[in-house]
Amino acid sequence: MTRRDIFAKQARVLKALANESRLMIVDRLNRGECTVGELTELVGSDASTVSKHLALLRAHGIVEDRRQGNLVYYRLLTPCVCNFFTCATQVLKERSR
Amino acid sequence: MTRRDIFAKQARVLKALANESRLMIVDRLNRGECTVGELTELVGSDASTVSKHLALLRAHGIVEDRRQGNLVYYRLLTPCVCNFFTCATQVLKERSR
DNA sequence: TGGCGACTTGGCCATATAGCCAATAGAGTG
DNA sequence: CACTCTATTGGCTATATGGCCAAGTCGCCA
Repeated sequence: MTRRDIFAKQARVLKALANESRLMIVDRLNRGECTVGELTELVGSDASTVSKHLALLRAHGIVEDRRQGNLVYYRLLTPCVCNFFTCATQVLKERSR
Repeated sequence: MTRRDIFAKQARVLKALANESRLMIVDRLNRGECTVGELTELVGSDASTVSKHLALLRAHGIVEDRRQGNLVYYRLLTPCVCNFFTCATQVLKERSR
């Protein structure tokens, strides 16, 4: 695996997070698991859209789901992604100087 | 500024980093400032493409440039973005489990 | 001032993304 | 089984992205 491949993979992970709706989802999940329904209401997009966001996060190993009855619960698998919030904030601060 | 606005802004920062070429650039700059020429060679894309990547990073307050003679040097303004590498790696590890 | 090297900007094209609506799938319940 | 509720998948469209080529800008030095 070349150095370049690693950057490509890391870029895909970042891309998976680089979306307003998905950040909202991650932020919510960081405070505990919850259902797709709750996330849908939070995000305010169509349920299908939210479902696709979740599928994408799952495909990247960022979240995990479990079905209980007819509800599906999602939870954060790699909480370290929340460091991104801190850094993104730092960058925003820097820009406004 | 609503909570949602903040997520939108943070998403834009992440997006600015979510690209293989730009990650290569950031990684290189993390080891010290350098010229556009060197970055162009490193990335292996057209000079114009690299220039646009740099403009984007600059617009987001991630890098800064200074001209010296007819060379332009770029340097990292917010080194914390390099934490992303660590976390992205963690996510990749998680996915491969 | 004319030319050259180093970057940047404008224009264009192919692909990827995020959204919605409609249709489908799964689990529980009458 | 029929029906409902929850979530996912398929299909479509509009917009954004990243790449290259060509043209323009900026500083230096004949």
